[in-house]
Amino acid sequence: MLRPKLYSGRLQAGEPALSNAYDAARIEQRWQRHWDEHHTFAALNPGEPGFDPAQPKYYVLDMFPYPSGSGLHVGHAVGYVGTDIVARRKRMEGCNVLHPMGWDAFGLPAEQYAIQTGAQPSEATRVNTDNFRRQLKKIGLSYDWARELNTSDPRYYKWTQWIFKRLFEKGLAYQAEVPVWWCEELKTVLANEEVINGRSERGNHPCVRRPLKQWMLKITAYAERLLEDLEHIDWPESIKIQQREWIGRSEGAEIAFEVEGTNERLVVFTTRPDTLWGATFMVLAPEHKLLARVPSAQRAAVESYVAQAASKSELERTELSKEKSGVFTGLFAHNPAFEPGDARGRIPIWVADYVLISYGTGAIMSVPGHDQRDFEFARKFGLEVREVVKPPSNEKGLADGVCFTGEGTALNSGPIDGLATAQAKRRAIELLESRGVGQARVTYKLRDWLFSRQRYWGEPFPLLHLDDGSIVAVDDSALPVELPPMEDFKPSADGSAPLARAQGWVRTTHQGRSARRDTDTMPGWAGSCWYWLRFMDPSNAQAPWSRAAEHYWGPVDLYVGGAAHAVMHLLYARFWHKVLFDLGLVHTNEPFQRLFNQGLITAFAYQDATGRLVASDEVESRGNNFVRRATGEPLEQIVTKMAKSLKNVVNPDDVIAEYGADTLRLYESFMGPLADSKPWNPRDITGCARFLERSWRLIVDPESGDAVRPQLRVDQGARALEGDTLELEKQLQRAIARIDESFKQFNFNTAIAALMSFLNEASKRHAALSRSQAERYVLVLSPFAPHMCEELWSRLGYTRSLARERWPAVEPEFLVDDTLEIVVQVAGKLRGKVAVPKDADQAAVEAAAKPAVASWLEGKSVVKVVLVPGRLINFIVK
RNA sequence: GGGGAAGUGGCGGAAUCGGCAGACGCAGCGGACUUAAAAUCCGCAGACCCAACAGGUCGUGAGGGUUCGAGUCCCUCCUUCCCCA
Repeated sequence: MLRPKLYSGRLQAGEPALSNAYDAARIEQRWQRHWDEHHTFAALNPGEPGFDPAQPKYYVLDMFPYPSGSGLHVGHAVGYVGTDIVARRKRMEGCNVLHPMGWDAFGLPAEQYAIQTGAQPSEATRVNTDNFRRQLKKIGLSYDWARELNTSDPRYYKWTQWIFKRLFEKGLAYQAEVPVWWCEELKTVLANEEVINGRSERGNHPCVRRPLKQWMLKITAYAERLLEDLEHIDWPESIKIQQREWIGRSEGAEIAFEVEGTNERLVVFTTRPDTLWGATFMVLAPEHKLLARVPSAQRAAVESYVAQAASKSELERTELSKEKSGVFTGLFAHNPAFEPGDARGRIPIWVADYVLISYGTGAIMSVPGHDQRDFEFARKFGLEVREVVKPPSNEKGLADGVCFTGEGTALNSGPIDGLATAQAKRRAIELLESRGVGQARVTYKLRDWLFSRQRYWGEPFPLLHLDDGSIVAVDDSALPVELPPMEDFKPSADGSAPLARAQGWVRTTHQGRSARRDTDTMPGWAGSCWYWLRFMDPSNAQAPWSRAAEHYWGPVDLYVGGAAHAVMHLLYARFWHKVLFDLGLVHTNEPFQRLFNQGLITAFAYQDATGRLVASDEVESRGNNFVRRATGEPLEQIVTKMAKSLKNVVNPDDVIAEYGADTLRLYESFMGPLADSKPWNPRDITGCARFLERSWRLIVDPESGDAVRPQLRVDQGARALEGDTLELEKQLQRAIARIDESFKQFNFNTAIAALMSFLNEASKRHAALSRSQAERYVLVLSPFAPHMCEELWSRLGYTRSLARERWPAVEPEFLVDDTLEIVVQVAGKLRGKVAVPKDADQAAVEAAAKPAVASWLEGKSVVKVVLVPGRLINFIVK
């Protein structure tokens, strides 16, 4: 440790000295500049000068933001403040901390923003990232800014393309005709999130799903591993459940039905092969290709039904409560449970939109006796219902007019009659396998990932189409395939990609042959599928990252972001990481060891009697009620998420301008546990501002010109631990213990409450505070309010940043008291309190407690005594 | 529709293992300082009964249960928020 010097009030020669009042703006500006100039938060990579391989690493990562045009609000910041507190403390625990930040800059919103403002997406992105960076820096976040990255930078997406090539080479990328949303009015392909209830989000025009050739990534090939490996990572159980649910593994059988009058076999998947004997009809999805074989008599009816279904979303189609619709196709199938020629096996084939082409095989065998939707469908269209599972005696079945979907005993099912459902399934599969008409199969709800967009602002595919129809990847040496500048980058009227119009860019050659570039671009998720790896080695021009850097930094130790990304981003990221693991490019098979979800910051919004929203600055509080300032009209206060449309967005810039960044950070942490959703209440911020002021005054006397209060000066000798100083020592140790505890679940509100309690005590016994205590107070407060603490640290005489000072250790002997206060209960009710020595035995506690509750014991006999050591004694009386 | 999270004073929230409910902060009230106000400092503060003290009763979304003892565990129900389709 450097020897403390007397504080001059200046950090650098020529800088004006600060006054003794707490001036957040000046202090914050000074220290942010200091951190920048001294690269205080730079993380060293293996091989760099000064790198110490013995130092433990800690990689703490935020979900990087999408730099929108509206800037950062305090809800984004809460997670960043949380990880920053962790990063700062880890540094003080001696870790080499990787804490980077970057921009997820490709994607639809940036493109739409650019279209609206008439700017180029690249330019809009530059402006927005500049604004985000400025905002983040003002909060005093300890990022290693030298590692900043931007997914729309060719130096970054070169490697996104490079990784895509590896997927392509492994056969994990393929093209397929899949239904995508098409809006006739807007003449464009829309993404799922742009379509609400079958209408375009903008303009509210009707949309239909129509098949288009798209790039797909075979994430289903990793379904089993994505499921299994959830066991080995430290993630919230709720997120794991959501991922498991999304992957949706189900065991069952695939069964082939002969289609009458054709050579076709209709293959279906079922989780209940034991109910095959109850299959009385079949249903095809409206997109099923067997519909081409519909006999002419039914063709018109089927085609009109299919057209109708195309305009519905999957939600509308599959909703259980909804009235079932469907049309008979005129085709019949043979149920393989029955001998050929057995009339019971001849079953009609229908088409209905509650069956989805994208799930299973796009066709089902319908067992109306034991499936709710099939049951409703059969009732509506008068189809046969056959009971093949006998419910357990306490459950209702078909005899009671109820469709029984649970497990029971097989009946009316020939060879499997009398078997319990589990065995019946197994036996049914054996029978099907032996006859070559079916087999056991596992399916997943997870579908392959639609990976292309007919949009401009994304990574171009590094692929070439040759004249013979074959597709080849461009050479690694030709990467990146840069996005060509385009004046007009709007989607084309025929649904083709905008890049198709960049003729000079599309036409190229491959080994002397003419070739066309692929004109689709990757979806918004692509760049975020590997960015944590690039942060490890962000300026490597030879490779996406070096082996040494990945070996040292991987995996991410703590990943923090909103639960909104529970499924999509986290599943895609895990998928890519596993592919990279299989290629030997990373050494762990999971990217994020610990995941933590921050809660949503909500805000108050105000509604008048008609439900109309009133901007917060037009609202006045009267006691516990709220009124419109201009009219006095009563308003209702509601809590919702922050949104422009609700007129309740809070910008951190404004909070910093009024109170300073340290107060913002403190309030964000003090509001409640990081995981909880909680409302922003501007009224509460003052408590945090006051706390900082009082902390400052604990150490600095604003009335004097001294750097610190005289008793805290360097030249003061150590103070004996006795009297009030000893009492403060216990309080401080206790506070530090509570702070340490708060880092387990990130409930920093309790850490700050502990600091406040200590401050209250220390203010009362001001003269007893020792220099050592003041130093430790500054150190443990510093992750929360780093600027002020740096300033105090330098006033205490240190010339170097406190960023890597040692975190104070808790000495357990200060945490225990010699006497304990014991609660005395009679019959479970609190009746008194008594102080006993900490090592008192039961008899001693009883003896001490009885007089305290004598009036409650009078005339009663004690039948039992319950003693909780150190806490409570309970007399049970009769 | 499916999935997830959560219900504690006027508000945000606290409370290892089941053991003093309401720490800490905001707002509120009272006092000190001040010509006055702001700021600051000190104090009070869940609801109810009681003139008041003393004292008591109720109280963690609702109802039941387990237990000497339940905010915490179990069952049933209600409400809110978030996500996906």
